[in-house]
Amino acid sequence: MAAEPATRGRPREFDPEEALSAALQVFWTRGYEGASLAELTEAMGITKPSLYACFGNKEALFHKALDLYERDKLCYMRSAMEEPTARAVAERLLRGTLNIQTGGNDPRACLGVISLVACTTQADSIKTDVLARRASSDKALVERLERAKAEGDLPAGVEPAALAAYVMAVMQGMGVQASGGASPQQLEQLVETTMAMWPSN
Amino acid sequence: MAAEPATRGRPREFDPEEALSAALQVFWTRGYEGASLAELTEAMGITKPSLYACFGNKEALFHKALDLYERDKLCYMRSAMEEPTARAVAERLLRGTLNIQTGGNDPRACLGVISLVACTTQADSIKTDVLARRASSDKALVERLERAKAEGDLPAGVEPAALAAYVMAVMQGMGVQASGGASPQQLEQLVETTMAMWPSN
DNA sequence: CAGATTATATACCGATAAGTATGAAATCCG
DNA sequence: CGGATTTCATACTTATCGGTATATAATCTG
Repeated sequence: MAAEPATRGRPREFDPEEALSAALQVFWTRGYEGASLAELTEAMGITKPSLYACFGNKEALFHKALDLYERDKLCYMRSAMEEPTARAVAERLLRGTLNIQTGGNDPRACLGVISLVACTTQADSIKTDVLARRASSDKALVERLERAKAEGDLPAGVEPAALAAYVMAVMQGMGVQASGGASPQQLEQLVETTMAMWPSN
Repeated sequence: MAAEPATRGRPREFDPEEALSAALQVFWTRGYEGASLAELTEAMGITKPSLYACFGNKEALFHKALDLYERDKLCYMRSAMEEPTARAVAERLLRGTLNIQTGGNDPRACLGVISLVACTTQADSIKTDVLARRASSDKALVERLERAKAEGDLPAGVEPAALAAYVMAVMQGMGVQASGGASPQQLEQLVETTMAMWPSN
């Protein structure tokens, strides 16, 4: 991960990538503040000093877990932009959200949503990081919808920025309902209802 | 609050209603687990023994704060059902959500959403309570939309339960975006976009 | 006023939080 | 083999968590 190959000294006995992946699972189910170091180290299979030596501290570990999350779970957001029509982009986004929320054991909201809503005490750096990443995907979607509008792919009255915020809101609402125990079928129905609402020209 | 007038003994020096209202504000900004007793007692202007004598414990205090929240902030949900058309019901719901989220100092999600997404560690009773209240409002909305459908107020292909989940999702998504620092104008735009999508027969 | 009763304030409890000091174990270079 | 270096395991520190014991102050009843 962040460390050099480290040719000298006692070799590390764990794989940082695997450990980070385990940490991500914990953060995803517990949130940043809800995840204790005891739980993290237990899941990662390492001790606290190893965690601090390899990842810095809890906060740095979370940022690295966010990186991994974005890389592994949110890649569908980038690829969705390549769909030929705005409608197809929206559907890929919604179905991608559905997939990551129902993929694991129990449905849960996007890690970003959890972190944003749940982190209240301090954790200012967490919130800032999540917001910056969110702004980036939001920008990508707005630009994609602007292109769609230029291509005549959206009705005249529809504002790309507003439509982007709307699609994101439905995705976030899906996450909340997943957290509340909604079944995959219910979430699927939510996708279909949203697509049925999609503006047609 | 929960205690009788208590004609004997030293009189209470604070107003339980006011104290509960202050506690609600803390829970609403910090979430259940994020709100510490130190912060709660500070905001309520009472000491810990007074809190425990009057409200039971932190968990009982939260349930009472939820009662107050539902009574004071979520009353718009009940009254929205009385609107004459399904479209008007949805708009009242969305605008009611907008109001409570932009009413205070800084925008924030619904307390129920915060509690549901944020409470992870134990707090099983919290989650159960929130889910039960949510199921109740969901049921009311589904029934209202079923009535709308019977009255020919909804297009043929639209399922009341699915439409209800969809409206709730947008409301919840609004809360997430409010937590993320969205401006009242952006949230207003979200309401308008959603209404522009509303199915017309 | 005396006693019963209730609320107050202060100080405390065990548990757990994040983070670290310390010494032993495992590797590399010479 | 003998430092130098890095990781590991255990035990620790300080702070805060939710919750409470205790003693004092304020009221009502008699």
